[in-house]
Amino acid sequence: MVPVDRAGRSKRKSAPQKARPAPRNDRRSARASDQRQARREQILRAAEGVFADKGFHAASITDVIQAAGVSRGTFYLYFDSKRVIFSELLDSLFFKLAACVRPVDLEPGAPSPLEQLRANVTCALRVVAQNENLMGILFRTGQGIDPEADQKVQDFIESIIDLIRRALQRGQQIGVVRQLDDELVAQCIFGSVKEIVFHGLQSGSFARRALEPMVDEVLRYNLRGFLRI
Amino acid sequence: MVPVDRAGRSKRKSAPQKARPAPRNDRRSARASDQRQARREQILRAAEGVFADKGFHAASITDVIQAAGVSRGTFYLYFDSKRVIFSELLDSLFFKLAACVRPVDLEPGAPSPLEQLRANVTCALRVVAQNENLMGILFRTGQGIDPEADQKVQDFIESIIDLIRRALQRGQQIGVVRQLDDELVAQCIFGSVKEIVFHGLQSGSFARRALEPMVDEVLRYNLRGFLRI
Amino acid sequence: MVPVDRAGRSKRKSAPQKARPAPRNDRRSARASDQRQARREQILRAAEGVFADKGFHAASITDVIQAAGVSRGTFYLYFDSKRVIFSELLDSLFFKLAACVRPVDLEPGAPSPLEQLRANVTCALRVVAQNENLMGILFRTGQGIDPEADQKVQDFIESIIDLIRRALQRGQQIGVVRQLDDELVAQCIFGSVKEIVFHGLQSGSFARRALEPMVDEVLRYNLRGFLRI
Amino acid sequence: MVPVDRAGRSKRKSAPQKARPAPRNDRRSARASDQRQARREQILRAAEGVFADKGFHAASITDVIQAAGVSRGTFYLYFDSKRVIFSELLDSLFFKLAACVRPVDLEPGAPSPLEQLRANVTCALRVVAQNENLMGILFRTGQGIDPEADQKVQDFIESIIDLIRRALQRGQQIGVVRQLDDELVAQCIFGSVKEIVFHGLQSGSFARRALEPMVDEVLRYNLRGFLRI
DNA sequence: TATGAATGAGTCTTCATTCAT
DNA sequence: CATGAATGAAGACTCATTCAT
Repeated sequence: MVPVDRAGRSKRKSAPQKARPAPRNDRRSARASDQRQARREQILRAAEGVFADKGFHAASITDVIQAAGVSRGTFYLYFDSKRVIFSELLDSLFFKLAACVRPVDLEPGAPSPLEQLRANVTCALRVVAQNENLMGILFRTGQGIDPEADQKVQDFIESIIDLIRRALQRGQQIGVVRQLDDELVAQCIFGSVKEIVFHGLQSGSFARRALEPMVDEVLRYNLRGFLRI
Repeated sequence: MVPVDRAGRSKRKSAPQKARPAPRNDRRSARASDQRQARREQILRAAEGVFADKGFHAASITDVIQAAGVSRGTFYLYFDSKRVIFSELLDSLFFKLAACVRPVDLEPGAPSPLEQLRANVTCALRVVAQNENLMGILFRTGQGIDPEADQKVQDFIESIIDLIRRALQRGQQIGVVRQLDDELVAQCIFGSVKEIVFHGLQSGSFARRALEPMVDEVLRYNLRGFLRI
Repeated sequence: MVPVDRAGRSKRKSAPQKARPAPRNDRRSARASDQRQARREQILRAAEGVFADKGFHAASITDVIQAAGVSRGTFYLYFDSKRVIFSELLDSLFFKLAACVRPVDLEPGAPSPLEQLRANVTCALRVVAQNENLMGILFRTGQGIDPEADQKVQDFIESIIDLIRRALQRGQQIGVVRQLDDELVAQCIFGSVKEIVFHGLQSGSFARRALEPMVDEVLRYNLRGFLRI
Repeated sequence: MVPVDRAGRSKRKSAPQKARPAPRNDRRSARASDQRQARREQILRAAEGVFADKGFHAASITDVIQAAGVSRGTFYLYFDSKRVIFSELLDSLFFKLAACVRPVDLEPGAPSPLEQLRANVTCALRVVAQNENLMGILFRTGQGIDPEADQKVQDFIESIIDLIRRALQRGQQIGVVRQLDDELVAQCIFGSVKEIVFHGLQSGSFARRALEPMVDEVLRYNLRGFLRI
């Protein structure tokens, strides 16, 4: 049965923005704000574990608050909803990953493009290794969370692929990249790295193996795929 | 008419072992069995659409039975649970895909390995294109459904990757594949194809574009990645 | 704290209209429809009592289903929400009351206007007496239920007052009603009857006393108030 | 910092008997008591607005303390519960209204009974006009708050009606009031005035229109209803 | 005295599954 | 075999009240 969307649930609330009082600037409130951050973090970390363990849907608020050791009410004191905290987790992951990727600098003094690529990938894998839970969320949850979160994941992937695509194009312009369908190949590259990451997490390789050889292998594979020779 | 007042039905049993009587072997039951299969198929097809549309969690049994035009009870006459029908759908998808992939035949008279590879990939993409719904299930739903289904997806991926890995090894043995970490590279290959498929479904390319050029591009990319030269 | 309206709760549902299958016209579904009506009625009656007892806010769905002897799920099978069933109760009350009030017929053959007035009021009080619970809902719950219901009550009251006002105007036109502020006096008349009803319910007079004398007293009072002499 | 893990606080006690120390009688405590009163007043005024705006149930303590600019804890320092502060507001309203109504003085030198009646009603309407918030509480909230408050409203209404009833009786004794059912007519009178007030508040007439004509119209209506001629 | 973070019982609602007919 | 009414465990979220600081 297609559930009716609780039509007409009249909102009695006049001011929908949850008014969290702006922290005052004296020492007392500074401490309070610190505590607030700490508590948020505590819940965030717990949620991270729970979501990574069970995926978005199977994880219940009850799971989260039990893991965090806080009460139901406290949870909602810090996060507006299950989806909001999930979204925040997603954001933080994407932020960390995006921070790794920086466009290859072709200026004379810069390190070799290969070095730069390697640095990018190594950084990303390191972030992955250090945030297994968060990555787990990504892989365990997949699509189908809710439109907003789905879109967020989608957008992030798209942005990364676009980055790769543009890099390929520049590579073609300066003659180091062969003739190819940049869109398709960008997807190939992204997909191959993603799969590596996925299996690395699954098998725990990231904890056991040195990252360098893996990075090198993946780079070698992909470089051969798109370099001119 | 008066509702049963708290029928002390307690917990969901985990393994009900519903004893479905084995179909008898006379003509009558043969026909009955045919009908039974038809009904199953009808529900299966409806579920396929619904799951593809909404993903596993958002799809309700109600959605499925409405799409199938059968009653609630009938659904449970043919499938033990939501998870079971989903699982069956997954199975059929994997079966079709797996049917495409056949080990490269190196016998003298066989087509060139490249041809065989191309045939494999083309077949797979064709299956994908012809089963967008089912593929949609896979991508829309991601992991985190329930342990059993998750495992099933996992296992299928693993089996494909393993196939690729063994192919790489054989390629190395006969000297056409370069020195490489076969596990890692197998993952790269699988990941690149998977991503292509994912984006193809998303953008509807499979419906619009000819498959051949896509296959060629992906093959070229990957072959360069692992061939000796 | 001003509660945030669960912003962005994404609706996964594509068809918000709860599709209750139109009952088919054979004997079987006719019976089914009868049962459905009976069950609705059963819940409605229980809800009536509960709401009358506790008022809208204090009454919980749990109260209602316990009173009705049905399960939680069953309740939602018949009513979309607490507010919807309440609204339905309100509607039925207003319908019954409105059915009593018919404009005074001044045609030659008609009963005397006084008779007609008396009939109207008597009918209304009879409805009141026969629907103590429903009336209780009205008086116990007052305003502040939710915007929709509040409006419904408001509208009903307004419509009755308007009826009275127009009757007064017609009375003035034919010269039986004195010069007066028809709006204000209409409110007076309504208010006086309403208060009578309220106290009648409170004290149980409607059950004990004959309605006629009460009606006569109220009519006498009000007629003196607005008749020309 | 670490949250207290399930402080075994069980049920809401029904009568906590919070022992507020009686204020001591030295100057220091006098000042303190002044401050205390001021604070109370501050919160009371804020609550008045909030309750009038939203009604009892929709108004949250959070609304009140935000409007009052005090902290949560402070609120509970001055009022034992949401119901208690509401009750206090109700009391103050009833007190003001009751202060208006004074029995008609039939002594030789007194103003005419009509004048006195008019004075009573005018005063009441003035109180209403000057306390729209408080009245709003009454009408927006209706009954069904909680037993105590419900009873309080009930009792007030009863007391007013009783006052009217006794006035009617005295009127009968001195021969100015016709033969009538004093209980019923008292209810009529009260109801008519109440309805006028209700609509006056709704439409904002009390702010716009002069009170005098309204009072006169209502008095005229009611006087005709119960005076001997 | 003032604060506001924390609490958790309680609310409405959903939906996979069962079973009498 | 088919039906669909009934079930109730479980979920997300609220908010009056408490209490350590």
